[in-house]
Amino acid sequence: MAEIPKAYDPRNIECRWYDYWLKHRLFQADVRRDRTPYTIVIPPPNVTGALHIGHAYNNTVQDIYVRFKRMQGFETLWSPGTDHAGIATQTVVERQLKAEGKERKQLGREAFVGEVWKHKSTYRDRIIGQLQKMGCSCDWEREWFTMDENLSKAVLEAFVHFYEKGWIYKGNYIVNWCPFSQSAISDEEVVYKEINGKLWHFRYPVKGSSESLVVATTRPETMLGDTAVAVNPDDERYRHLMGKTVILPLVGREIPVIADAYVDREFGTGAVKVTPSHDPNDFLMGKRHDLEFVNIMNPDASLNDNVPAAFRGLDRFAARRKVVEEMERQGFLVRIEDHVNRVGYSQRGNVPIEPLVSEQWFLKMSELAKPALDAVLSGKIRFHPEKWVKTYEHWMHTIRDWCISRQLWWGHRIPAYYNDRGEVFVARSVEEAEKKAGTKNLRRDEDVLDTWFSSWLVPFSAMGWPAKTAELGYFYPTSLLVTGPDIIFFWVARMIMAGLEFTGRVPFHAVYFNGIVRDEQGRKMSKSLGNGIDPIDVIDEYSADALRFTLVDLSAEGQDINLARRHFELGRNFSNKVWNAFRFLEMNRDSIPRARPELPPARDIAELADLWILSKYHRAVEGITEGLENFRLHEAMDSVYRFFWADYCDWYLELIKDRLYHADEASKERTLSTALYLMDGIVRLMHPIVPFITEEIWQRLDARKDGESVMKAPWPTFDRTWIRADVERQMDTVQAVIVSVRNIRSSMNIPPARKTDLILKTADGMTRELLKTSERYLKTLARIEGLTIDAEARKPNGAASAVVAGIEVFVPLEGIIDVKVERGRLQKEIDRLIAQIDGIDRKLANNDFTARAPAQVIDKEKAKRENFRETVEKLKESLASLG
RNA sequence: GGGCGCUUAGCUCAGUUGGUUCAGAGCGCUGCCCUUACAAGGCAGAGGUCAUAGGUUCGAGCCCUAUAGCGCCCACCA
Repeated sequence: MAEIPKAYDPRNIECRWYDYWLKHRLFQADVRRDRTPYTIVIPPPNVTGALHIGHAYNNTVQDIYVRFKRMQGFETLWSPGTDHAGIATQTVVERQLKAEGKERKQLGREAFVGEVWKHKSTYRDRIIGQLQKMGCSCDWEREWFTMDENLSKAVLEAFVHFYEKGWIYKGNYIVNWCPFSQSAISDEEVVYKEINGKLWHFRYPVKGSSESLVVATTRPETMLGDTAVAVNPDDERYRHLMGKTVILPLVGREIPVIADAYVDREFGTGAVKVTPSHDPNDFLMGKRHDLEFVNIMNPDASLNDNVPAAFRGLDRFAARRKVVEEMERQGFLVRIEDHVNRVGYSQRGNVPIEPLVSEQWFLKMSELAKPALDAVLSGKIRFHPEKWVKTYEHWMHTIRDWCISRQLWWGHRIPAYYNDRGEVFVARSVEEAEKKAGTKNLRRDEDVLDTWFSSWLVPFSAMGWPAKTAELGYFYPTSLLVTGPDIIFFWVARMIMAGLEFTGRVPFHAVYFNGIVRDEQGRKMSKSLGNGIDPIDVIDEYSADALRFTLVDLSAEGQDINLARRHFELGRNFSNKVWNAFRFLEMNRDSIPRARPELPPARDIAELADLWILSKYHRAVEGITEGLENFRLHEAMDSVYRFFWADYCDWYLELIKDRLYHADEASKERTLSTALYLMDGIVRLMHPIVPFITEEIWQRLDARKDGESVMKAPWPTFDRTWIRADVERQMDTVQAVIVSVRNIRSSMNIPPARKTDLILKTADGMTRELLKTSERYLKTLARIEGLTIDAEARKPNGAASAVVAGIEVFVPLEGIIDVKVERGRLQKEIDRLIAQIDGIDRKLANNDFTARAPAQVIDKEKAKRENFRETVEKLKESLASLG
């Protein structure tokens, strides 16, 4: 067996099996009416950049489910794809070009988009390569991209559909403007940061009076666009000024003092400057009071010609300084306070957004939200963990119309055409638009659609919609969506809306929200913090299996995971353990070549260890299966992990060694076959989590034909008839005896090579039988030479002792026993038991307890106390006999 | 201002129908061991009044209330 390396080396193994799976098209799903489909559509990674550890986690979870269901016999499709990620990708490419000294606008639209396609192609390859390295079993023959021809067709269809329904409209509204991208963005793309800023107090003189009105603002530069000052209608302090006019400093504009309930009397001075073109609330006030709208900004957030000459062309931050400076110089600055406020930043541009009024396309959401909310509340779609239902519900209730147009070049261009009178025609194609307009002289809208306007269609557009394909009929609705809770609004909610609107069905039956991967201090991983972990680095250092194992091990249902690099050692150690367990079997197969893993074992086996391990095995089968079905990945893994390591390796393999080495040929063969059978089951149970090592071992366990794979091996089925509580109890007893002897040996410093005798005393005949049949186990695992089992045994002089499960354990150690240590051991155990007995005494003395607790519970307590008392008596005798 | 989550061994965290050692795992730590699968390992240990204060209950890590600390999400407070 020299050719099987002692330490598991995953390097060549992982690539080799992935190629094998690809070669034999094992990830491929087909429309097969004789099977039940199981479908997952990937949350398409952005072609912005490479995948990070969060993606690794998300995709590991998906792969686990896909592999699990495939083994259960479902026709399983994992549909992979990538997202063009409009603003994000455009921003990245634009930054790159800038670094090369090139400007987007110089290049022009066509050339720039060409650059983005190149970038897309590079990162698509990289992303797919990463997914493959992680072992993802996606059906690559069905890979899609959100700007593919068909997915674009779907976008067109959806847009036209809503337009014709009257739900898509165009209008001048205040939007979140990203000065970096120079585009509108949706509310969801704004991230708020707490900023330590200032609150400036400005004095606006009242016209025809010596009085002034003091307003407070966090954005002084916007005062150049003020067209009113507002106070609360019930505010007595300002009653006399309502309806009057103030003179806007620096500008000289005469603006009204209006009364509006929006104004909070308590905040600042209770008077608010109103800038309808540059603040969402002021915008609404402007509408209510029919105020003048003065836009003072260019698309890059510098000031335009609507401000006094001195400020024109200034960047907004320079303008802020200059306004404050001028106001102070002219005596209009009253005071400055420190103030913490929330500033909206553009998620992609990472600059403060500028609310401004512009003409944009919107989608009306209220009608879409209703059925989508209902689908989740009624349980047609189940969220795991369930807590996210509340978040979802809240958003759905407060939903606002969706600004879907973007002033970008990278994306699906809006299918709206204008004639020279400015009339708009929405159509699926230029030809259709020309027909509608009755002219060929049309100009297409320059804007593109929000990225999510394509991704929200993906569950069905990836399957051919709007065409009625066979795939769509078979694989849709999908079974499960695995995604992060951070995109519940961006994506999950919208997919539900689109699914119901366009297919009349929910897009998925269940959603598993995986937690977010954070660093050790619980911070989100990010480039700027430099705390990210590259999954490929982890794979190179530890293997893909180790990566996957560790991620799942750390993930309780939907909880965020705090990850440090060293945690991946866990996965590596695990692989090594699995490998060596397998190696052990292989080594024995050299001398027992006829042993085979095929079985299952005969029902009439009498060997305690075998009955016991089979019982434990079936518990593990149940545990992992239930865990996966209920989205409790950590529990699922824990049950198979513990079974494998603690039961199979630590006990079972040790228990059978004696048989493997010393029994007759038939027993040897039976024994090894059972061990191999279990290994085969273990490997199948673990396969969804650690696909590579399990394939390697499964292939070596038996002669396999080319094209066979553990991927398609049936998932072990839980069989309750193998569960034997009686056998488990018996084994518990045997183990307890062994542990107690080891404990004695350890505390007396007896080296492993030195064997001792063992005397076991118990009055219980059944137990004596059990111990007798377990003689070999005791001898091997407790390193025993001579074994005596007797109801009337006497403790020899100079023996160490213990009492477990009612059995008195004596280890004769005359001459080497350390009496002081032994006394300490016994006394400690006596103290522990007496404390327990005291606790039970108190309980039983409580009349409320004896009166109200179920008889069963009371009996148990009594039995426990009796047991403890007897044990204490025996221990005391032993203690006394030490002299 | 609302909503959600977290607080359990030195560290990272498990623990859903409240009652069998339920007080656990991994890492770290202590002692022994290269025992013919595995030192990336084995065996045996040490270590926690389950954040705090009340409450419900015969009985609470688990249910309820409040408090503190940490984190996240949402909201128009200039």
